[in-house]
Amino acid sequence: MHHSLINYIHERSQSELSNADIQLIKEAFIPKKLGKKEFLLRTGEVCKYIGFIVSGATRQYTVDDKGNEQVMNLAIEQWWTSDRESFYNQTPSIYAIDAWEETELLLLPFEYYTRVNHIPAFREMRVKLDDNNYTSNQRRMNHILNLKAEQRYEELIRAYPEFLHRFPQHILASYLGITKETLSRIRNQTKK
Amino acid sequence: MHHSLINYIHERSQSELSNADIQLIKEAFIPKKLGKKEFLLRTGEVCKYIGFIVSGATRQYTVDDKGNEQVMNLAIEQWWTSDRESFYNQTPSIYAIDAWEETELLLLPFEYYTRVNHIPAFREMRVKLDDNNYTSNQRRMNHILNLKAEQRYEELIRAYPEFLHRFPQHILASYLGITKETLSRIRNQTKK
DNA sequence: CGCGGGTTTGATGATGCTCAAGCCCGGTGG
DNA sequence: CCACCGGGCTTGAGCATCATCAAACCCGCG
Repeated sequence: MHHSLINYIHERSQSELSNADIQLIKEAFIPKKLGKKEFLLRTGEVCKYIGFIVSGATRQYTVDDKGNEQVMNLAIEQWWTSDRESFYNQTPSIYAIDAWEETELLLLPFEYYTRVNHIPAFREMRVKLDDNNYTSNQRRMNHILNLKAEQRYEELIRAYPEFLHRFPQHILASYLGITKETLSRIRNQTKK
Repeated sequence: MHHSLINYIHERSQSELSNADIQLIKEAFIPKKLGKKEFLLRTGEVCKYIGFIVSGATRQYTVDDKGNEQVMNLAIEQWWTSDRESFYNQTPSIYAIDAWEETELLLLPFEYYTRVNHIPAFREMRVKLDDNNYTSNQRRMNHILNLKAEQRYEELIRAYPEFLHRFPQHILASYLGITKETLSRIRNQTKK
């Protein structure tokens, strides 16, 4: 399993991973399997890990007073999942993260984070990742503010076509900030 | 003017600034004044600087086909302003940034970015900043997806009360993703 | 076969947008 | 000192978009 992560880092950085680096990675990242709907993080808990998804799919969401789930992020293999705010500050999270499919993860515990971050290749990779993350969040915000439901759905198809066969419609709808009914109508509209 | 920035860095990092660091900062950051409505960045241009606001206020926004301005970010003294995506990738920006008040800036050009980033105190400060930025963006997205116009306005008051006397209502409305009319009605509602 | 999760369809209603008009107020020039 | 102008704010009427609620449908699976 660690092989997948080592490859991932390799492809995304200039620096090489030394043998010691690889050893550290193997030691730091704990393999973990989650079944469908099993939690990586529950609302109110402190986020103890950054998770790298080897296979499977996860969702991060909030639950409001009426019990409605609002999806904030979706992730599939070769993505990372965690609540950054809760992890870095070690404060309780307002989000829950669970597995939507059977999922294999590599978990980096908080205690190891600093040490792993000293690996040059890892840090390079992280910086790039943060950057992409930032700009895609900015984009998403722009879309939520400016675009109508239908255009947002088109953007989703363009940006993350894989999601369409990985998540059911009501999850995608929530991610887009619309209801499942509205998404259903949009899809039948555009078909014609 | 550089003094303000040096102080700012000092307050937000463990590491001390050496004399050489301070020299580099003074060399790298170009002082610049903008009058009301003068541009720091125009849509379609490549973002050449990261700007630190010494005094004044700026806004970052897009303009849609109908000429409507959609405010993405607001910033006042002791904040940073730039289009991160455009800056790091040196690609054309979809945003414009202009001064809302008379504004004094310190501009860090792209060519200096790497060198300045080698200053430990500066990098520490940046990492923290990125973090805060990330989490506040996440929050904002959450609010846009989950809260009604009125609650979003209350959140704005809570999080950035200074904005209320620094920007006119129609700018704040746009930042919240609502129209000025709606914001006006909300304000008169809650008064009673 | 029947159950359960997911999707669709329809009717109704709330929220917030659009367009249009009027108001308020500080600043400028006669 | 007043008249006027312009930017910003308010108010109202009508409308678009999307949410809500309820019911039916679809289909894979035990």
